[in-house]
Amino acid sequence: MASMNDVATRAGVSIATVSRVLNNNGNVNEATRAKINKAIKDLKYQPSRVAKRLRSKSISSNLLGVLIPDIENPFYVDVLRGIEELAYNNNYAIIMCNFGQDEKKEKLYLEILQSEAIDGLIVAPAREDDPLLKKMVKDGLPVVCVDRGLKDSNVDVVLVDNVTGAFTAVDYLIKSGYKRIAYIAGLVEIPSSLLREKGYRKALEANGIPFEKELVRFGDSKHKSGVELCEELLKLTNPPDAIFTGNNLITLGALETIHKRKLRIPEDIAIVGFDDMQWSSSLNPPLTAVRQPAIEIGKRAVELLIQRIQDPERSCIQMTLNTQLIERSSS
Amino acid sequence: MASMNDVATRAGVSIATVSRVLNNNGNVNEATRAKINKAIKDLKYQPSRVAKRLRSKSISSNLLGVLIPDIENPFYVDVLRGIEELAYNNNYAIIMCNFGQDEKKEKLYLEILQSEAIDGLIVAPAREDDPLLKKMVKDGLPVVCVDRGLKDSNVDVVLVDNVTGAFTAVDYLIKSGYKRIAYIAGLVEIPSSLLREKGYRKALEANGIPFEKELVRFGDSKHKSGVELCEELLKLTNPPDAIFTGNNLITLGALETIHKRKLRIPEDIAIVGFDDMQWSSSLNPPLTAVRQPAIEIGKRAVELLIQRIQDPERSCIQMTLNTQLIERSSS
DNA sequence: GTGAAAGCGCTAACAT
DNA sequence: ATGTTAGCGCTTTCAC
Repeated sequence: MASMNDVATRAGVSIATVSRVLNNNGNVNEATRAKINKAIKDLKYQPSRVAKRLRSKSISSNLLGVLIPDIENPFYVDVLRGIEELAYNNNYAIIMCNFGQDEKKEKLYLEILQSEAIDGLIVAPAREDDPLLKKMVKDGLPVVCVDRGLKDSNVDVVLVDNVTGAFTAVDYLIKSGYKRIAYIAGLVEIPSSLLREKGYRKALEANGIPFEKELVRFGDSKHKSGVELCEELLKLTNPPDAIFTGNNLITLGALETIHKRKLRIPEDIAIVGFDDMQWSSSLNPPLTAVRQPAIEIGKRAVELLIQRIQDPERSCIQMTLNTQLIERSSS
Repeated sequence: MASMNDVATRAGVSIATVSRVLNNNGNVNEATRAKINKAIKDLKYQPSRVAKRLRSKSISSNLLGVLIPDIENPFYVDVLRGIEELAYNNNYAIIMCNFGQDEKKEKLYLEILQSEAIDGLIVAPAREDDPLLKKMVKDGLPVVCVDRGLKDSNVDVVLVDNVTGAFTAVDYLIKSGYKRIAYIAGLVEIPSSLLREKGYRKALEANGIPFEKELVRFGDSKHKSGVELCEELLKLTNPPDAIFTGNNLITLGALETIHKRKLRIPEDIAIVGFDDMQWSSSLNPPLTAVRQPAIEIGKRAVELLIQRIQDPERSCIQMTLNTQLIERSSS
């Protein structure tokens, strides 16, 4: 790989001048500029982002970190798509890390990201009070949280109105005539699991239905826990007539169990899922779902992050997007 | 962020000694080692990967690049999961780029990756004769191709037996009694589209069924082209009685069209898709599919890449994994 | 066993 | 308009 020095030598100038034409600052003679540009072409020179990054924290290295909990979950994939698209448009590359809901892994990735000297970070933190992350924020790293917040910290947050989203889903089930509605939740530690439970409870209450503990099950936010917890619910002496599932993967798992038991949806058991997917209409049956604007979340996050990089002093924003109930035939 | 210098100062030694204890090479007195370790703890020192990377090409920077065509496609997401898992186990971080089948974007990302001084690259190239990529390989960057190869180049390749996979699917359809079988393919430029067509043709031939041009449609490998090309096929005066779809997204798109037209599967039209998904059994109807071992592909790629990083001279390997036909009820 | 110093590729202040 | 140089944080050779 040719270096700036090589270019300078070939063009018969100093590296400073090369740097000037590269970054387009400072005056430089048209003739020398041409010479240098030719040398760059000839040598197929490409500036080293690494050296640039090392040199000055002050200048943008055009590298963003993204740290997400679970790439298996199509919701996060969509968020990622949004992030990737807008980052690309703004000339940022992305270093993507997936911690699979594993806190140890998250910590390692945070350290790596830090030591890669990224310009900013988009993260869905494992815990709302992650100490390492909080420290990084305090140390001045621009951070935007998605899907989950970070307590007592100076970060922008992009999320969705989980309470209302869950409320709408459960209320819709009740209005459709279902009486015993279960909720299969994700990890207890994740705020959205709790917020969705809150919405669930509110809907019951608003319709005068008593809350029953046995109808709410917390799992680990993955496919398998959807399978198993649904199994548990259906085995109840007094099983539910409808299920509200806490995320994409759980929905798919629950569906699997229901199909295995040859139950009809929605006649035997209705289901409404949190998170819509592009192919939810091709599921059996087409799934009624609470749609989060995942791509939009990703884009907004990048937007806020770039703003913060450019102006670290600007006060923080909490952006709450709305969910939308997509009515199909599973309920 | 504390630097090595800070640590050295605090421990009252030179940076060389700090470097020695950090990298565990060269002798160093137990007492000084202790002092240094304490200083590291006190300052929460973290080495800069950037500086390390800049300093020496010779040493591993523990950074791998991954360049994939389409993160919307669950197949690539699974490959990515495999990559991520094994990379993590081997202490590598990943810089992930998604070029969305856009060659311009691919080129930009290749340049970025290069200038980030990655240790190695896993890529599913847009074209088999990508000149920039070929140059990077020639310049000594360790590269492993997945899903697609790179012509005349010294790279390891991990892929799947596309011909046999397609053959099995189409042969299965024929054996099940279908006579007019269509193939909705992905982009013509992508080798796997062609190889799967080859398998499709071979199966027709083996069963004495004439090839009909109007039954094969090439699209852009995305959901939307699945929707549209399926529409075209169903509108034919003599429409197919079965469809073989060239990838995940196409399958989902085709399914959407079939459902929109209220056709029964498989009575009115059967479908077998290339690529299985975790939730294919929850589709309507459960999808018969050609399963690629996507996670395995990712893992193998990392394995080969790390080997190549450690021994650039080792001769190249082309690893072909088998597909598996998962019989469900869409055919 | 430890330190001094060169250098990786670049930017930016200072000279000329 | 252009060149010289210090320095970003680290590794590594060569002294001591």
